[in-house]
This record gives sequence, structure tokens and C-alpha cells, in this order.
Amino acid sequence: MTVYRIGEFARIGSVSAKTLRYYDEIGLLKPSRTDPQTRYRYYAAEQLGDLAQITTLKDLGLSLDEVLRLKRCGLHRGTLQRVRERLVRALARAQTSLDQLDAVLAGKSGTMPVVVKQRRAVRVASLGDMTVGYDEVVLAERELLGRVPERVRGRTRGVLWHRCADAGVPSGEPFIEVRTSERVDRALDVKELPAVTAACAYASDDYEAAERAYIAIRAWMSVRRCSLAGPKRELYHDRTLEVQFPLLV
Amino acid sequence: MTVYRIGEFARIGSVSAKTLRYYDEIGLLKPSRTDPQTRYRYYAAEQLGDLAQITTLKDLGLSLDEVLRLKRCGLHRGTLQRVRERLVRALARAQTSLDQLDAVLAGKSGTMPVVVKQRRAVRVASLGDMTVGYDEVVLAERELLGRVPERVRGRTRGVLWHRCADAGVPSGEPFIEVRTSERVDRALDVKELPAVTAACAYASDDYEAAERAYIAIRAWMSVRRCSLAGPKRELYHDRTLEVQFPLLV
DNA sequence: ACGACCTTAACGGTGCGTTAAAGTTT
DNA sequence: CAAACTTTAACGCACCGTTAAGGTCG
Repeated sequence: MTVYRIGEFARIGSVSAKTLRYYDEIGLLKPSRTDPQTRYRYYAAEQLGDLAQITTLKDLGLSLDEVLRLKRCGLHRGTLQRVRERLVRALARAQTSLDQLDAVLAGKSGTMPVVVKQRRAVRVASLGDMTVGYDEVVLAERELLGRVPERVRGRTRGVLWHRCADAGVPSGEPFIEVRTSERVDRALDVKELPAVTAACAYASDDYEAAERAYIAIRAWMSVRRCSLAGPKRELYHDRTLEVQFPLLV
Repeated sequence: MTVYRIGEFARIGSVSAKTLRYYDEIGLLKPSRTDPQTRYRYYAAEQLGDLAQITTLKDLGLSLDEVLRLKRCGLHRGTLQRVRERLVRALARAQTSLDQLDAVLAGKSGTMPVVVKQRRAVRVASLGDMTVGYDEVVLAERELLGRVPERVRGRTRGVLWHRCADAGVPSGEPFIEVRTSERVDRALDVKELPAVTAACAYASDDYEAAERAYIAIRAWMSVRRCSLAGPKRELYHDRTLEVQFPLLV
């Protein structure tokens, strides 16, 4: 019986000696014999197959821990299915990232960052659904602020756009967060802004920047091939505007 | 000017407070103000855009270090190209891994592990090109061994298959590694086995196992859509057989 | 006896998550 | 005053790469 010391076995198996020591340590691949005197590890040729098994599974994206469990329990169908799902997700992610990046490289660098965020539901007060021009929305905002005293306000406020400027007369509904514990002016409409997954971009509080944010999100969505799931939102964080496009899950 | 403490800024930006502290620590995103007394971090709303920038780049697969460099040097074309290449590779890898896994899930689990290895060039001696039947190869091996004394031999030996059994009469050429420093029987053919990238599988030294290894590699190659680049090799590691199919880069 | 090998031990790197103990703000 | 926040510090994670200081093999 020929045996191999760690270095040669590593060369044949195309891994490092350190890797083999590590696999020994975690019980993934024990040398067929270890000299108790010198602690030298000796491997048998048959273990090349085991090592190949490990490296292929690892290359498929399994963690060493999963490989270990598979080794103990036999090749389990369910585990492989889970791995498959991970791979599918990784594939999709890589694909959209690539499309995304290509869009950035193609469009002359004028793009703004777009991020996906989960937003929780928020209890808000508004003047009720209203169709108005752009300027009227600004006035409505002011009126709303006047009707909601400081101690009732949350920190979130903004506008729900039921219809955008590009579809004729814009229709916006200013809102402001209110604390759940507080009573509010009965003339106001109090409702729950539903939780959403949204594509978001940030802009300083001028018209041009906001326009660029809208363009960026639309471009982003066309690359991702996803569609709108509700009225767009604008949120004011101090003087910074957060534009949100709700997405279908 | 409204300012945000780390917790709220983190919630708005959809990251953890710990992440923000880390970004501060590595100089990626410093809070607009830090109270020197309490060391509390205070963020400004405008920084939401910077944070979004960071998270999008990170989601594209850049390391924080790369994001940092981009921030310092401006969005550099070359860097984005490198990222693109990484993404393309990741995509290809995920795709083939998935195909690979699906093949395993489809074929009734009888598959053997196949791994890709780089093999260095090896100086070998052989009896020269020969067309022979399977049994004759075994005899030729014995003769070759007889002609190469122990002290000249390397550890690698095996057979080059110039033509396989499935293409009529098999044609194999046994070889054995020889040390570069030594002279060899002048009747023998001494040459360099070129370095290759090969798909490898391991089998115990019986005919059936070897056959399964061949089948496994062929299936693997058809999934990967890659083709053969030279004669197949069989290497003996003690009583274990390593089957190698050289691949086009 | 020499060089090429092997051993253990310890630190490093990524990008934070997760306590823990203590101070701050509302 | 208590609750909800913040701070630093330190360890942990996966998977080894990389020294360093010392024994072993051919």
C-alpha cells in the first residue's frame, strides 16, 4: 500500500496542505493514518475520491458544514433542493446586477443610486383624496401642517401622488404621520399608509433633482422588469426628498 | 437643520446601527457631526443619498474597500469594468453549477464527482506510439516497468489513450514519469506530457468503476458544453485510477 | 548532513451580528 | 424616574493564507 504525505496528496488533489489540515480538524476528511509519534498525516489513494466529492460539492456552493452533514446522512434530496434554490437566486441576482451595471455604463454616468427598501405601515393624517395642480399641493401641505399640532406629529411626512404630472393634471395628497395614541382634528382623514417594498432614490429639495430621481427609478424598474404597486410617495427628511415607487413583491 | 441619531438614520436608510458605526470606523460614511463629549453620532438627511450610493455599489458586488476607493477617486470606468467581468464570471459559474446540479438531480444519483484540475507537464518514458488491443496494453505496461529501473521512476504512471474503445480498436500508450536528471534505456521514447486543464474522476482499479468514471466525465462535459483537447489519460495512484479528459482552456 | 518536508500555534481578512457593561436622552 | 436610546469593547462567523519556530524524512 502506497501512502501519501500531506504535501503530495495535496498536489494530486489540487488543494493546499493547509486545507487538508483544516478538513482533518473539522472531521471532514481524516487521513487514513496519523503517526501518533510525529503527528504526520498519511493519506491513501482511495481518499482522492472523497476529496473530489468534497470539492465538487463545495464548488456547487455548499458550506463545509453542509458537506459534512451530507457525508453523515448520505446525499439528501432536500438539501440539494435547497442548494438549487440558492443557486437560482444567485443567478437571478447576478443577472439583474449585470443588467443594472450595463445600464449605468451605457447611460452617460448621470444615474442616481436606487435602492430597494421595506417600509413599515404608517398611521397618517391627510386632507383626504384630492385632485389638484402642483401648486395647490404645496398650499394643502401648509394647511395640513397648521391643523396638526406639534405634539401629535410623527417625523414622517410627505405626499402621495395618485396621478403624476405626465398623466395630465397631477393629483397629490399630502400626509403627515400621527402618533397612534393621539386624537386628531375630526375634519382630517386618518388612515394607514400600507407597508410596501419600494424602489427609492434621494434628491435635494428642488424640482430638477426630484425629476432626476424619478427618471432614475423608472430606468431602474425597466431594467428589472418590475411594475408599480400603488401610488408613488414622496417623503421629506428635513430638506432631503425620498422618492418611493411601491413595487409588486 | 434636523439631525438624526444613529438608530433613526439606520431605520430610514435600511441598515443596522452597527453597520453605520462600521462605515464610520473605516471612513466610508462619517456622521455629519460627532458630539465630542458623549461620542454620539449625528447624521444629516443629505447623507441618505451617500448611504444609498454605498448600498447600491455593495449590492453590485463591490467590496467596501472598492467603494471607498471609488468614493475617493470618483466613479472610475475601469473599476466598473472589472466589476462587470466579475459579475459575468459569477453568472457563468452559477449557471453551470445549476446545470450541473440539475443533471445530478435528474440522473438517478449514480453520478461520480468530477473536478477540474490543472496538471503540470511531466517528463515520461514510453514504448512509443502503439495501436493495440486492451490486453496488449496491460502487457506493454509490464514491459515498460521492466525497462525502467526503480531509481529512475517518478511517482506518476498511467496510460495515454489515443483512441478509445468506443471508436473501434483501442489504442493506448503506457507511460511512466522519469526524473529529468536520469538517463533512460535508449530504446524507450522519452517525451514531455504537456500541461493540461483536465476534467478528472477517480475510480477503484476495476473495469466497471473506470467505465462509470468515463460516463460521468462525458455527462459533465456535455452539460458544460466543452470539448476534448488531446488524448485522454489514465493515471495510477496506487490502486486508484484517475481518469483525465484534457479540456480546451 | 542537507534540503525538503512535516508539525502546531497564532494572527489576518470581510462585513458585520451579537452580547455586555455603562453612559445619555426624552 | 424609567424606557429607549447611545457608546466602546470584544468575541464570533467561514475558510482557509501566511508567517514563525521547531521536529522529521530520504
